[in-house]
Order: sequence, then C-alpha cells, then structure tokens
Amino acid sequence: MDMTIRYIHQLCQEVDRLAFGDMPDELPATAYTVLGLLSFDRELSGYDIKKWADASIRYFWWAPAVSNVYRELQRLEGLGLVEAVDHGGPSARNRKLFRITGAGRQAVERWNRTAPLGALVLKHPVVLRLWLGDLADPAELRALIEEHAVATRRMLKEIRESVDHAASQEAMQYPAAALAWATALYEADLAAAAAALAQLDVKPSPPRPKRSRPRR
Amino acid sequence: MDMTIRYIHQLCQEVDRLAFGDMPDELPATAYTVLGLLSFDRELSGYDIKKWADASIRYFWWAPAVSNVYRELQRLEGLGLVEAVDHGGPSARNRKLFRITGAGRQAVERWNRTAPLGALVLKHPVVLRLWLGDLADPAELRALIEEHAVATRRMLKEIRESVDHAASQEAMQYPAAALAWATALYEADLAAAAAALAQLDVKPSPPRPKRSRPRR
DNA sequence: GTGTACATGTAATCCGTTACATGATTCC
DNA sequence: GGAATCATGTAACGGATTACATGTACAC
Repeated sequence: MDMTIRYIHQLCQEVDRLAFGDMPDELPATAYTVLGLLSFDRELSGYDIKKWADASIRYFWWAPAVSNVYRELQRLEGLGLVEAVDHGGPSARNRKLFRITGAGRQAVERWNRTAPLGALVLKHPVVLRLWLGDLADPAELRALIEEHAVATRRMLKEIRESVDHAASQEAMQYPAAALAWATALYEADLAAAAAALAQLDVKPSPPRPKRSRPRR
Repeated sequence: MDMTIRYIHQLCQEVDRLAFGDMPDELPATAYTVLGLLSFDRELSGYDIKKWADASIRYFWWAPAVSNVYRELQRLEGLGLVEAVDHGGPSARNRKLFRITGAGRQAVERWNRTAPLGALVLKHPVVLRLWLGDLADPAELRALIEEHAVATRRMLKEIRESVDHAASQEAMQYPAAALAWATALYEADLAAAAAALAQLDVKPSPPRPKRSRPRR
C-alpha cells in the first residue's frame, strides 16, 4: 500500500536525475568503494570484487555480502558510472565483467578528494562484554578474551600476507600503506587484550557487593 | 501488500513466544546493551541511557540514535525484561524511568556468559581513502589524515576523562578496564596516522603511470 | 518572552544481511 | 555421476538512521 508512494518517490528522483543530469546528492560509501576497486583499471566481475574486498578492504572497512556487491554494481551501471564489458559471446564461465567509465572515475575522485572527514567506527563485542564484566564469571571472561586474542592473531597473519603481496607491487603502495595502518591497530588490540587479562589476574573477583542477585 | 504477510509473520513469532514461553531466539546485541546499562541497578530514562552510552559505550561499541533507544525500551518492556517505574504521578519532568526485571537480568547474564565470540568490526573511512590514495591529491590526503589525527586526539581526551571518572568508582572497575582498552586502540590509531604521514613524506608522489586519466 | 536543553515518541527510508533459486565448470 | 567451487542474481527481513511532531522546564 505504501509501496505505491515509495515507487512514486523513486520515480521522482529518477526524473530529477534525468532532468538535471546530476548524480543523486551522495551515494553510500560502499558504492564509492566498488568504484574504487574498479579504479585500478582492471575489469572485474562481482565475484572478483567480493574476493578482493575480502582479502584487503575488509580489514579496515568492508566485508560485504556477495548479493550486496551485485546490487551495488546494478546501481552503478544504471548511473553510468560503470559499464559491462563485452567479452566475445557469453562464453567465459558466464562471468560478467565490469569496467569503470569516465564519469565513474570522476565520481570516485571527486568523492575521495572532497568528502567530509568521516569518523572511525569501532564495534568491539569483546570489550562490550568486558564492560559488563560484573555479569560474567571471571574465568569465562578470561577465556573469552583469550579466544579473541587467538582469532586476532590469525587475522593478523592474514593481513601481513596481504601487506606483503601488495607491497611487492609497484601500483599498490597506497593499499600497502593502508594495510600497514590496519596491522598496527590489530596489534594494539592484541596488546590491549593482554593488558586486560593481566588486570583481571590482579583482582580475580572484584568486589561489587550491592548486586541484587548473587553471581554464580 | 506484503505488509500483510509481514504482519502475519510477526504474529506467528508472537504466538510462538507465548506458546513456548521463551525469548525470541536471539535479541540484537543492542537490546542486551540497554539491558546491560540497566543492570547496574539504576533506574534510567531513555534519555539517560542515550547520554550514558554516548559518554562511554560509544567509544568501542555503540552510538545509538535516541529514537532507537526508545524503540529498544519498548521491545524490552513488551518482553518483560524491563519495567516502567511508577514515580508518584506524572510529575518529575515527564521522565519515564525504567528498571530491569529479574527476567531481564537473567537474560543479559545468560547472553554475556554464553554468546559466541563476535568479531571486531572496524570501519575506518580515512584508511579507506588512503587505500585509494592514487585518486587523491597528495597534499589533500595529508590534510585529511592530519584532520583525522586532531579529531582522534580530541576523542582521546574525552575517553581519558571518562576513564578517570569510572576508575574513581568502586562499582565501575570493569567499565574502566573496557575504556582503557579503547584508549589503547585510539592511541594506536594516532601513531599509525603519524606513521602514514611520515611514509607519505618519503615519496610525495609515488609513480603510477598507467592511469587512464591524468590526475590534477 | 524567547531560546535552549530536556524528554518522548512516530513514520519513512536505507543499507545490508540471510535465505533462496539457479546454473556452469572442474575435479575426483 | 556427484561434490565442490565458481558465478549471478531475487525476495524478504531487520536494524538503525533521519526527519518529523510534540511538549515541558529553565535560564536570561
């Protein structure tokens, strides 16, 4: 029922765009991310984009669902920022390759040069559960943090491989620098985990007597 | 039109819950966060919760919109995990205070003790733009990173005050530890920013000749 | 009396995920 | 021939944000 209104709204936006010939005020950042990946002048399929993002950008920005990548590509194609490449016939494994257009390159560049400073967003479930440590059993809390440390070490290993790979390529110096930044952050996380564990040792069961329900 | 289906779906879930008497399989983490704030045995309004979260939890987990807090409180009240406090008449500045119930406390505790390890999520727009550094003007990129560093220093100052405040209270040792963890992460971010700037100095305009459009 | 902070909420919308559907290719 | 991987999509759902609507209390 409000589908109709919604559809009309979308239609209006479409008309606006055609009439005034400009982009929608701002695309979501993930659209620019896809454009950014394509800005390396390679022809990529949705699948490629997903894989590349998983190996690199995800460590500091983006771990998209595959379906999301395809939807984003559709939107970008509709806006003329990206175009499908015609590789002789529908042969090569059914892959549909995309290439960035001039307008697309212009759009990412403009975004990267002029977008306002965005704040870092950190979502750290383990720290949240530490914050609520009074609700947990100290031993279980320790175990959680240790498990987290293991996972972080594993991730660090992956990132370092990714850094090595990027650093070895001439055209990948900026990506390598970004991955180095991410590496530093995960190392700090590891150190902070160790520090928290040490602090938990000092007072294995900190007093907090006024709780209504006894713990354990 | 699919509103109907959606509504039926919700009804089914409701019926399930009433029939089997258990919570919906898993509440979203933010619901547990609200419960967690209330688990400190204080009576809080939606506004209070928003403010407290902004001063503490937001640094590592959550910066909710106000309206989101109210919706979450409604849901929790509907589930009986939280209850409105009757403070004599609708006087005191129209505030509606909430208190955690026994079921609510049980639910957060269970969640904090048994939830599976969640991965840290980092969304760092500045690093993304560094990754795409080839699209930017080197001077502008430097400026962006410096601006980010300023903002991070400001945030660090806020966190440190928050840590001091928490550390001074007996019942806030875990929150203090969590904030210390966050502090370490933001300090590392600052250091990484400085490192990136230093690296940009070394090669102010790294070669990347095969670009289709000249920059600048 | 006017503006600012306090305080609570609803409606519409958006982004992203999950679940689902489908089919080609490769490896064993 | 059967499983795993590659590959592309659609539909439905859910969480969170933005914009909006409303009203009180207090400071100047």
